[in-house]
Amino acid sequence: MDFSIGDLSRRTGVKVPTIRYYEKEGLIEEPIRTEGNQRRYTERDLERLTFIRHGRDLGLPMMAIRELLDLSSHPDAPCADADRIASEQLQNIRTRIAQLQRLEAELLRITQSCTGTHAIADCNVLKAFGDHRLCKGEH
Amino acid sequence: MDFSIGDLSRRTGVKVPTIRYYEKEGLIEEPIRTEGNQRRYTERDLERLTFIRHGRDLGLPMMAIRELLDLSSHPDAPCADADRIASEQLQNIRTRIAQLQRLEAELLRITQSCTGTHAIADCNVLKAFGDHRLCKGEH
DNA sequence: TCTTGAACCTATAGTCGCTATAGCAACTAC
DNA sequence: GTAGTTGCTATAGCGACTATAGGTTCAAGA
Repeated sequence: MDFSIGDLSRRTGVKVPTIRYYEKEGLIEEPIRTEGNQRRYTERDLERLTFIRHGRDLGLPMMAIRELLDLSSHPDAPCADADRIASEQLQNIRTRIAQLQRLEAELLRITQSCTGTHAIADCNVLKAFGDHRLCKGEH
Repeated sequence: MDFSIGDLSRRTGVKVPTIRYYEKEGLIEEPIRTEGNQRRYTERDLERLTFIRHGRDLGLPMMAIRELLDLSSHPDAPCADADRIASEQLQNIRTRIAQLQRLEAELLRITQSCTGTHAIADCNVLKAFGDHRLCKGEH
């Protein structure tokens, strides 16, 4: 019926100390305890933690997850807010991808200018890191 | 000739407390001081900090930058090591991009399933976050 | 030369999202 | 019963900074 923190950890992929950390931060409820003071969780806790885990996997900041959790406890509210949060995060992720792609291009340029056979003193990799003017694009 | 920590900050784009932090961590040398105990930097310091800044912009972990700095102080060594570090980071960045693109696809799917007009209780965004089985791909 | 205000100094604590450690207690399987 | 795994709390540490407090020094204008 109910299960231990280790079971919850295995079933969600969230590490045990992280679960306790989430509890301390108020992201999940304090569960009931056994007579010996050990935590015992229910299916509801499992669902909530899965929700949190999934949001983290998606790269949502904790704050966004908190907002979504708050929303989901008001089932009559319109879902436009939830949509807004997801859309914002989509925009964030696209920005990050674009940024990384610029860096990729530059690192590629840097590595291609180096044969690996000459001495450090003439190494374009090091020169490229030391001198922004050698960059093709801004970053 | 030499310049203050504020000047160095403006010329490199590295914030003042961050410069002091780098000094404490041994990434840059302790500069000379005025009689009044204020730091005064030279062109050499500027170059080194620019190098560090550029590496950070490229997403290099501090450890990789330390290695590159060590390398550049041994000008007779072959540059294969520098090349290796840059190549490793290129690989890291490509992995991160691929990961983010998977997340982008899923967030897109999630937002598109939501019209914003219905109630939270029926919101696909929240359902999608709560249930991994609704995902198309693994992550 | 004096004054004012910006820039500088040190030291410490806080950020985020965990993760690790120490030193115990309880549960489970044999 | 006992051994071994799992659990408990509390605290410290991680990376890479950032913020704050409370004081000192510098540079430019009057």
